[in-house]
Amino acid sequence: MNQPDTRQIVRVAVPSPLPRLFDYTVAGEQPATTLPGRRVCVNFGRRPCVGVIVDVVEQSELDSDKLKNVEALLDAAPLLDVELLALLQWAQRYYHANPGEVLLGALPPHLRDGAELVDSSIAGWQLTTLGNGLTAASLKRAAKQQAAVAALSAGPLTHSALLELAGASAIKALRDKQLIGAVSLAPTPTDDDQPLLAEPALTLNSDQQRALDAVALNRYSCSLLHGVTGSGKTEVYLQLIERVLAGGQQVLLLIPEISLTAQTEQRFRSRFNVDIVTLNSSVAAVEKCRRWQRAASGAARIVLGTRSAVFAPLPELGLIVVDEEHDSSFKQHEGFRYHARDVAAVRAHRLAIPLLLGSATPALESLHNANSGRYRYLALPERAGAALPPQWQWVDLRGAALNAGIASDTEQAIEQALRAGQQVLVFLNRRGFAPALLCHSCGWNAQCPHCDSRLTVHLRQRALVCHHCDLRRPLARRCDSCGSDSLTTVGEGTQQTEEWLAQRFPEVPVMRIDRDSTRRQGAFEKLYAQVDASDAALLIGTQMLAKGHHFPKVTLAVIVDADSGLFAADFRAHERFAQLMLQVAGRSGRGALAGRVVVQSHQPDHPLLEAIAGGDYCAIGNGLLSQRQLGDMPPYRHLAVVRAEAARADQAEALLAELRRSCEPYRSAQLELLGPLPASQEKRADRYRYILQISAVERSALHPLLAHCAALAAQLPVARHCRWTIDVDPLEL
DNA sequence: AGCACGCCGACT
DNA sequence: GTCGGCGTGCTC
Repeated sequence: MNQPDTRQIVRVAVPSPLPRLFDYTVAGEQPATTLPGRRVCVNFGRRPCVGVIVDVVEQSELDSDKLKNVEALLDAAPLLDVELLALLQWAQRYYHANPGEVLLGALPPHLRDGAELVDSSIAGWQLTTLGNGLTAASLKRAAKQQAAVAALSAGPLTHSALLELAGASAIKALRDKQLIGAVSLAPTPTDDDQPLLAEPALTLNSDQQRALDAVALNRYSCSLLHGVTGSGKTEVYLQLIERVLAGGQQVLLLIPEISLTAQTEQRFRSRFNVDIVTLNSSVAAVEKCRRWQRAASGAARIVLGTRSAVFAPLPELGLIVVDEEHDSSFKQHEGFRYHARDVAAVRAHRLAIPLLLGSATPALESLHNANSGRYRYLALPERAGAALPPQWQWVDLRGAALNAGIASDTEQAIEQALRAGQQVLVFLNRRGFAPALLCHSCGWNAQCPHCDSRLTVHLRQRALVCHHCDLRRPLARRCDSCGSDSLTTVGEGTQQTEEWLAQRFPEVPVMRIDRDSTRRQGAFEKLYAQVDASDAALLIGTQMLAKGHHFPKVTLAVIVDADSGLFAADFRAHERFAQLMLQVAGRSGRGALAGRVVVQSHQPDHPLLEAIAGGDYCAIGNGLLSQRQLGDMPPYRHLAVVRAEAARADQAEALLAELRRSCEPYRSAQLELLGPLPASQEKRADRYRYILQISAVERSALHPLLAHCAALAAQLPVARHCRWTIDVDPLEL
């Protein structure tokens, strides 16, 4: 018992959904500071797995004879540095996620599976002693080989360089004669002599300059850069990044999950002579690993990525920029439900570096933080070049005759724009041909058997599709219920509007841009090129069309169905709608031509529409904020939701009811409980979903309660039949 | 989540 | 007689 134990105890995150770390011992004397962040092979239960050491402790809560030994230490040095480990642990606690999922999730899949680090060295060739001793007279009859030897006499070359110089057969011949030998070369170090800028920076206007100068380097600050589309936010990013790079630090740029990161990437690549790495999911495993390692080694100076890049290893990080900070794709919607913007704020704070949030339509949370002084508010009010605000036109749908959802006033506006050789965007947030199939005789409509939703008619594929699960079935010709053949579609989706517009305007190209038409890799790029090459054109699409890409020839945007945004039940619906509308408005207008936006609604005098037409996002945002305050909603109260789903509704509900019962003593005006309530779509993919909502005035009151819920749910017998998660700061209920 | 143990129903 | 269904319990 009292024998001195030279084995060290490490706390390891393992790939399991259990909400704790597991203690193992490490044989041999390892300097304690080199252990956290290294991967280990351990036997966990009855299976071997890869884990990450999080901590070294003196004493375990378990008896030391219960502890297993680590089977192998996988890395010579930590893969996750102290700063990143601390950030991940903070996030794991804040979002009440499991250590295994969070810590291992920070590694590229390849490394998570226990693979060796990818060798970043480059294959090359050098002269052997034999090759060095060659006289000039030799190899006379082999010009290629001679040239290769001459080049190599100055030093080793990469394989690709030598291949270009001498060709494959010469390399093979020289190797066979043992005149040259393979070496691995370190990656070419960034050329210090190269200027930082590959092209000159643009001249800033006074607002841009003021914004740029407001961000101090090497200390924490959070600035909200509020600039309308075309006001030159990106140029401010670029010049701020330039300052940070010049100071020898790395930069992290987070962008939403849009299919087109290429455009942004290109702009950065053509500006800077530095190694820029993009981290996105559509990259092969080994390449992902290589890029991650380049960020970690400091070779990459700029890292560009979607939300998961907020956990990229960056030893010399000096600035984080979050572009389109209001975008909901920064929040992960399953498993470890973090918000990358909020994590970025914590990371910047911990590192004492600046964070820059940019948007034309900031999130209400961010606007609130700017109002309260927590964030510095930086405005770029002017549109660079012509400063013409968009013109809004309301089309009253009450009693109007519609073709594929388009009223005749709207049709005229479209025709006018097309005649003038301009392009038109038509937004309709529903994919497919029609959102419902109805029997005219008996009233039956096609429902998804697995979800609480109607099946969408996809006419071209002759299919009924559920947009919530993967159900696809052939399009029925007869009613399931009465056998009548008088089936009719109700409402319209992008396919239908596209078809009608194509028929109505046969002389112009009509293109549909939604998840269905851009599913294939490269499809968006192809469509974009077609649009760019055309003059007059019609683009029909879902909100995909509003995000990411700019179509410079568009002068008119049409919102086919504003009502779905105005009447949605979600407490963020109006915020989202206003953001979408202003983004759309920003997409229309070109050069000196003012953009026009036609909005179809049954409530054309809705106060929100009026506010949007005013064009002052701050005014709209502050109006919506006061509604949030009245409704005791974020950011005035802090929300968390416990979600449960099960094969039987009563099981999911029972779990949440038990949790609520045990939370009841904590209830007060400061801390309210609501539920269990069925989730907004109760049944989805044959599972019944319920929520328990907890709201608190002080965020700090939320966390002990959530920890309590997690601990209790892990023990309750009903929970065995349920899948449950905690969602901190949920975006939707 | 995995994985094993364990205790009951239809098959060669 | 066994193969295998999934309920239950455990993972340092």
